[in-house]
Amino acid sequence: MIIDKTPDRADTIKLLRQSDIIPTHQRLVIAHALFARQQHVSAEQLLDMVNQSHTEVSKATVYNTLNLFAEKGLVREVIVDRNRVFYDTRVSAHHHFFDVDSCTLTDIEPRVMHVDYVPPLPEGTIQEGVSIVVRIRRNHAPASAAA
Amino acid sequence: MIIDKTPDRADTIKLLRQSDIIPTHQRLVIAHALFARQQHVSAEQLLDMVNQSHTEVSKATVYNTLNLFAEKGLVREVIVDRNRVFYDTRVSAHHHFFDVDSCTLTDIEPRVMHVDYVPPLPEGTIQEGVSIVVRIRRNHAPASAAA
DNA sequence: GTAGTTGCAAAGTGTTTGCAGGCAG
DNA sequence: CTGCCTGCAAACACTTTGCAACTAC
Repeated sequence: MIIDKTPDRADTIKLLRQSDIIPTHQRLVIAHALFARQQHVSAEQLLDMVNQSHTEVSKATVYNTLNLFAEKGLVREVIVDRNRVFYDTRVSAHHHFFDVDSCTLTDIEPRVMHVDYVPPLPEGTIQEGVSIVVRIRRNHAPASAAA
Repeated sequence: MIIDKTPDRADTIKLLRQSDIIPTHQRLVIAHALFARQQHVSAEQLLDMVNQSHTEVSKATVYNTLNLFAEKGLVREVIVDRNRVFYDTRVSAHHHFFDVDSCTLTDIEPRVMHVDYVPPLPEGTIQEGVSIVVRIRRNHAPASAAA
């Protein structure tokens, strides 16, 4: 049985080392906040999380670190919104609901929805990934015209 | 048999009127360039297309008009790239390849790939749309490390 | 000790907005 | 004529970058 507890500092250091990332203080703080639970966060949300009590990490470092983590495969970029990139701590194949009102992502379990066939790719290209996004919104106004 | 010729000015005026869009000169120029063929363009590309010979439409008007067209259902926004929004002149259900190197979209025909089941939506939400994006890249460096 | 990292603020990019003048109906 | 549209430039939000100081090993 796997206890999904918050990883301690040593776990986080090991995680970063495994990905060839030098574990600096700021990266540990970021990783700790990020991997505490499975989530979808924007850079700015993460910046707020990390600096909740007092400023610990600068904005630039959050951006740089997220890019680094994404490059190393620790998080996955999710591009669904025109205004910001989300980073998904779950890197295995799965898809998303995207609520356009609250601007939040929700996982769709692979058992519930997955891609079982990808059509032949264009000549000379290789696949990087497949993503399905189900765009949803709050059912407030029941049947009004679409403005 | 449908001849898919470039629509003339009268066709375009009719098209806009059908969508409750007042057909101004600039909107006609934009619509003409946009609907001349089926394509995926960014606002900036469209701005260039429209002003190829001489400046005819301002940047703000291109952005405003694209937003208006999207709102009225004449084009569809495709969000796949962190840097720009693409507008797809094909509004019926279909999906895309996205080449991350050239930053270009290619249609996937619905007969080849489509969503035949959407899982139950979160409580109190309704579906806006579903999109599949197959991210691809040029197969240049055969098997190098991911840098 | 050395290379790599951080922080700051400034630059950069795509997009939106406010307002005066212009055009459609 | 009246209201909506256009253009310009400035504002905006998110992200990246340059450089000096600092930290990991």
